[in-house]
Amino acid sequence: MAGSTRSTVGGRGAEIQEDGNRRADLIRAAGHLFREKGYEATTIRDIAHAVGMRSGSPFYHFRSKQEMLKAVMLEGLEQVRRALADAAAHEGSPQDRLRAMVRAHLATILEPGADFVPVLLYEWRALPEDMRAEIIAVKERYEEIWDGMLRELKQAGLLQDDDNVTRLFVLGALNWVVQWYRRGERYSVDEIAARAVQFILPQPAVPR
Amino acid sequence: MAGSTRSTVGGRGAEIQEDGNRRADLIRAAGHLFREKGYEATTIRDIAHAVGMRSGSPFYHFRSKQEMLKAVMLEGLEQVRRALADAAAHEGSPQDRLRAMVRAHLATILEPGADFVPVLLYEWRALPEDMRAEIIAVKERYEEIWDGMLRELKQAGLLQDDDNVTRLFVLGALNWVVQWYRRGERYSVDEIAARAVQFILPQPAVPR
DNA sequence: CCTACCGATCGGTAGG
DNA sequence: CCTACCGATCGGTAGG
Repeated sequence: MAGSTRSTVGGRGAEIQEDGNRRADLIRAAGHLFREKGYEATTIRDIAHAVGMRSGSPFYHFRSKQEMLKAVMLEGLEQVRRALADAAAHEGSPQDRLRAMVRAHLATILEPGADFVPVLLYEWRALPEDMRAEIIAVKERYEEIWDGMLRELKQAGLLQDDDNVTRLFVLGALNWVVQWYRRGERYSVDEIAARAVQFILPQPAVPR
Repeated sequence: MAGSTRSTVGGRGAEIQEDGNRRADLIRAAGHLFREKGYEATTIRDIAHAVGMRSGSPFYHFRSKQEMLKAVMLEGLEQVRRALADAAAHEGSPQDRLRAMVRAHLATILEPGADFVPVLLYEWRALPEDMRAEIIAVKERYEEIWDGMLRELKQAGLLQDDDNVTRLFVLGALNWVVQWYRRGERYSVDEIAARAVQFILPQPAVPR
């Protein structure tokens, strides 16, 4: 039930509609503003204005402000999930693939324009109970990817535990980066990824 | 500049004012609501009502809603700082003292009624630029405690790095717990603290 | 600390 | 997708 049906607007004439982009435009603008100012502090008028619409028009594309939030979050979740799945499919040692996953995860919250995932992470409260279910369903597919990786690392003797708590510690350390990372300052995303892997894995190569 | 001067209200008569509690009451109620619903979604009326006041009355104690937020955050910061300093002053091995610090930190974000620190962590955006300076000053004194501990752990050969990035990873893992921990479910705060220490320190005791 | 109130803004809708 | 608009709410204030 993601994309609601789009009907011909005017009904008349042969105007080719470059439609569909408008909805995406709104999601992008909403994501950006939600991230910057927070959901509650962002106005429908802000969003409309950001894409050159008038205040009432976003409601042609979305039933409510909450639906816009849901769309932003689903977009973000789908984005990390895909990036993470790609990284997990890399070839190489478990460490290499962990590093690829960490880098992919960090990229989706730190790269310029990467607004969806941070919104997903920090605007839960604003989402009405019934909409959370849809998000949670997708979120589980995302967590499975991590769990697979952790299991592998443990089997390789590189990790002590591979349960939920471990995953939550790992994701906490990674998600928190969004709070302190400033682009162009000191560290690159790659450097932080490398450090994170080092932090997660006890002693990559101890002489024993 | 914390507690603004309290002047006699009526000016007349010998009414002994049990004042001062009211301000604290407001801070507590605001903290709770800010945590639960977020700063923007919380109304001055909500806060007033929570302590049995009418809508205009909180402004007798605070100049603005933002001042209330600042008060909540300062309260939270002072609270963790103190708890952490106490824990750091414990006696015992570095591991023991780390565990005490982790437990103290988690307690101030997870225990019932512990609303201030989560607000501090997640409502930054709502605080106007000029008020942040005051918070940051106190925050640095808090970070120093962690840095001292990390330095010690590194010297004891229990940690690979003791720089800012490491501290931020540690705090990220800990602060994220507030997102997933539900009281009375599966793990106790102490258990999570123990697991966190295990996660932070690579192999507490490997036979080598 | 209450009463009464204001100006501004906000999400959303009707009707085209 | 625009115009015009509504009801509700919100932070804050005056005046006691």
